[in-house]
Amino acid sequence: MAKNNSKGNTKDRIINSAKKLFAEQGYQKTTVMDISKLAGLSEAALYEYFQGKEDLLLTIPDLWVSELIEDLKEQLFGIKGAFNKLRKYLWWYLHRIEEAPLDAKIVYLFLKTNSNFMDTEVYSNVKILYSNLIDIFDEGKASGEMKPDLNPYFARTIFIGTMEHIVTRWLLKDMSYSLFENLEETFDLLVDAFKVNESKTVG
Amino acid sequence: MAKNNSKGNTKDRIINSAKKLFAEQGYQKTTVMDISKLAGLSEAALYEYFQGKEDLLLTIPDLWVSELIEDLKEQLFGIKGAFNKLRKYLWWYLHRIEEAPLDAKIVYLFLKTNSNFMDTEVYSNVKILYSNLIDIFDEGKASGEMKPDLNPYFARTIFIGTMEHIVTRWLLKDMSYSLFENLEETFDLLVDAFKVNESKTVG
DNA sequence: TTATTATCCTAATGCTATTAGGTATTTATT
DNA sequence: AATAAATACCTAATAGCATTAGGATAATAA
Repeated sequence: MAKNNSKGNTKDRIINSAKKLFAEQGYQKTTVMDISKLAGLSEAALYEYFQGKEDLLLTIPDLWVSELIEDLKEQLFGIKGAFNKLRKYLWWYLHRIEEAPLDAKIVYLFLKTNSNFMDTEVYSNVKILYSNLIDIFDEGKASGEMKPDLNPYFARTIFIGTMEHIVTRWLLKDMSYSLFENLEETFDLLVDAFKVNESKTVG
Repeated sequence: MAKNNSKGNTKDRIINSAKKLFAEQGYQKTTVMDISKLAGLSEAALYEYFQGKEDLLLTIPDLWVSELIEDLKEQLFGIKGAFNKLRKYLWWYLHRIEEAPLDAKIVYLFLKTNSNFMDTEVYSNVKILYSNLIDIFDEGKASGEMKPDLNPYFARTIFIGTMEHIVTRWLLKDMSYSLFENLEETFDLLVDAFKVNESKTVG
């Protein structure tokens, strides 16, 4: 009965409706009327909560990505060894994607295409999320697990590229299989790219 | 003065106008009027050549990707060794991207987002393009250059993921640097993921 | 009780993709 | 050369959609 409660619910209803429809039919094919109808209000009312359709697209995954940053720290806490951290990172990320496929679809398929993606809150948060990998590779070099001359930025390119490719393919194939299929083997290959090569001929 | 010539030119003019505007302003923000104005005709005339805006988006990169398939065979012809082929593949692909950044931008940023991308001619052609990598990895296993137990599909995931990540980042950063920056070092890392590990302890 | 604010509505407005219906000009047919 | 047919293009609808104007209702605060 409180005002806050009602307003909060309405905003959430709009977000969830938009999320569902964007993910199902795509951004372009979803109309503001679709969203407002599913949320149970008029089109005009929706504009009390969001500036418009594009604002909705940019706002939706905002919360999700912010949460990821918080969670990541906690997840890596206490794990010993760079490769163990790297593995945890991959498994954790794919698990979070699987948990929130609608958000993932919006970020991966609809947000990047938007011309001002680079000015987005989401983009800068993803950058933070990925910057943690640099620390992991640095740790790996320092501990002797990884190549002493490994460039962490190139390593990250390979790691993120592989990870995002796995996710994008999964999304395009309508999430019809498990993200963890063959993950073990693929990770093992990545390890070989980064790990110190014991048999290297010196000289 | 011939009809064919004139018609051919008009169609090309439309394609080039659309390509330019889509790449510059994005698909959504480009109007059919923008395109037809730049091509020098009325909106209605454009519909004599294309079914509509979306048809234009799907058709534009079609020709480009078809050409890629033809070219790839030729480029790999005569190259000895799986790693040499793999290297050529990467350098060749990025070179083609750099040559046709407008097509690349449309494929990478605007086409995938389209809900029926998977039914596209472009998609099936890209699949063909990428299937060549399987042959390369198989060759590498057979020749002893690569790990005998290498799964070519997992290897391809890593290779394409890395490649597409490099391209996507370049496009999002407005092609402001060379695609070949640091390519050598990144490729070397990939090689270590695939190549046979001489020092493997047996047993 | 009165002013204010929150929540929502119906009915414009204006932009944009697409179509209808036509004209002129080139090409083909007799 | 005269007529039919097709080509290439146009102006002027039409219809859909995002967004805004201008309230109405009801809860809250003064």
